[in-house]
Amino acid sequence: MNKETNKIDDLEYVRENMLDNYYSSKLSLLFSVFGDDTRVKILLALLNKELCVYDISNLLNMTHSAISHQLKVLRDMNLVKTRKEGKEVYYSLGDDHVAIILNIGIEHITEEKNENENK
Amino acid sequence: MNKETNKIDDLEYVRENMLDNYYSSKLSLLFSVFGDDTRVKILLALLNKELCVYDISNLLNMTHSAISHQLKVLRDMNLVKTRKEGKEVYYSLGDDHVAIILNIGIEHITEEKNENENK
DNA sequence: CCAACATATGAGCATTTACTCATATATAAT
DNA sequence: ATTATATATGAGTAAATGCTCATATGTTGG
Repeated sequence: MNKETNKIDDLEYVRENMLDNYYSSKLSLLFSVFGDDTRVKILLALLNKELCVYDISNLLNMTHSAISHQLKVLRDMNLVKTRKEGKEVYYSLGDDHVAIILNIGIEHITEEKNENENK
Repeated sequence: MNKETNKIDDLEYVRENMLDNYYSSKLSLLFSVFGDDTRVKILLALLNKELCVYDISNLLNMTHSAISHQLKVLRDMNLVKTRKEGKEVYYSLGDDHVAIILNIGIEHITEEKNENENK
């Protein structure tokens, strides 16, 4: 109501938000991994089926090294898992969340076409 | 079966993937906006209720300028919408997808605790 | 009209990052 | 063993990015 209670409310907000902040760095880190064109392409490819580094390199027309570096980032975040078969290492999506996040992202950008009135 | 058909299969993959590539740059751009600590904190704050720039600055303990810059990024991606009230500009989440994406991200990082065996 | 306040934005800078290149490791084939 | 193939990784570099600082725009109150 008065200025004092507003200040107290603000402090409560800060306190509530501290919980969110505990997640925020992990959250932003997670999304930043999705926030790269090469990595998204890799994940979209793995949405169809498991692939080895060689396949992915050919698919994206990029060097093995570049792909391998990005796969390491995806591995470190548990977004992909690996299966070794002879010389090859086959990659697949880590868990259901990955596909869900990708699909909701796709939903968002495809539905956004209608919302371009306000510019 | 033989080497020839494998090559053809590869080309089909590339072709299929071209569709995905149409989305991939938009997708990675979308996620890259979520992939910053400051912006995620702003979005998490807006998950609770609409806030003006002044509020957000206080909440995150950052300058108005820094917040305003990031709000522009969020606005440009239609992740937040604005409502002007006198001098203040109130920000709120753009659509349901934003909250959904945040929540699934939170789900992923909270469930991930159990998966830290393989390191 | 002018001062105070809220927000927006351009330029500059320091950090981060995604690639290339070189090299290392591991498995298979001869 | 040696060579070839598949993948992994460290160092270095060019580009992207998030902040600060200065300034501009817009709104309210005296």
